[in-house]
Amino acid sequence: MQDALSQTFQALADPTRRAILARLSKGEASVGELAEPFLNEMSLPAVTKHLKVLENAGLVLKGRNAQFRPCQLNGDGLRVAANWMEQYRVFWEESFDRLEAYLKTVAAPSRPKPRIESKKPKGKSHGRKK
Amino acid sequence: MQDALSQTFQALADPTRRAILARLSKGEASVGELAEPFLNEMSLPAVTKHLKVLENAGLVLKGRNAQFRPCQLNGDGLRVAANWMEQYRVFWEESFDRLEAYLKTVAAPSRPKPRIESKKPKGKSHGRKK
DNA sequence: TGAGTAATTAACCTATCGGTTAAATATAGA
DNA sequence: TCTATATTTAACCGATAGGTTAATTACTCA
Repeated sequence: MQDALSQTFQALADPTRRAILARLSKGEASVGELAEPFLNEMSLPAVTKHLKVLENAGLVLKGRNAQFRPCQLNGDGLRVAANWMEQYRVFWEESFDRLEAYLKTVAAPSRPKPRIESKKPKGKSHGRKK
Repeated sequence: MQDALSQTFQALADPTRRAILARLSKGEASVGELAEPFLNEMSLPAVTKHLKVLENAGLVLKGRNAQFRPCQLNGDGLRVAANWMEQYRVFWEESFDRLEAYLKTVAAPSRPKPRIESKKPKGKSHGRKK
């Protein structure tokens, strides 16, 4: 995994790591605190490894306080990834417009009244629930 | 790779695949056209695989026209990833503010007057040379 | 100093990733 | 039908990702 951007996206491509980031978005936490919700599913060293991935990706900063390693979000990695994404904004917005327009044509004429909310109108998901 | 979001970030975590997306942002292209810039570095089947990853991640749509498979960007995957990132905007903007503020303290006092416009004033090495 | 807590490192295992070459499939057109 | 072009599939391979357990390091505090 050569470049920084690949490293950052790679780090984001794991649900455990994203959960750790979500936790950190609510405030600083030690390794043990971060690990706690996962200890049924995996060991502490596994979490340590995830944290190292996040740290190397510029997504987490780790400090030290006695035997604790307080972690916090690092905006740098997030910003780099977001900046890259930004160049494609026009594409995702345009396809969202198409989706919206489509939904309008489906929902429109006389409001067919969704009888039962069971059949999804199409597409693997992305369906606005109501 | 269970969930869609992980799949999408995983797909973005490769420079070849990002280059393919960049190419597609300039317009539709066939597999062969997409592969062409990489054929020194890798084989055609390798590119086919990358395209499948992008397709499965909801980042590319593949059609058919005779023996060609015209590809185009799929905004869906991009939108999903961007939406996820959005929740962290405050963090990357805040850390950017810190960076800006810091640069201001370094650059500030009497406007040192950029003598010659040769050395690029930035660079990934955030480190002030000199 | 020695016991207890927090976290990391080492060594190992398996599955997946990104690549290969060779063969197969899909389509057009003479 | 035969040939040429575009693309995919199959089978394989080495490296790495993500997990494990056991051992080690880093601290605090009595």
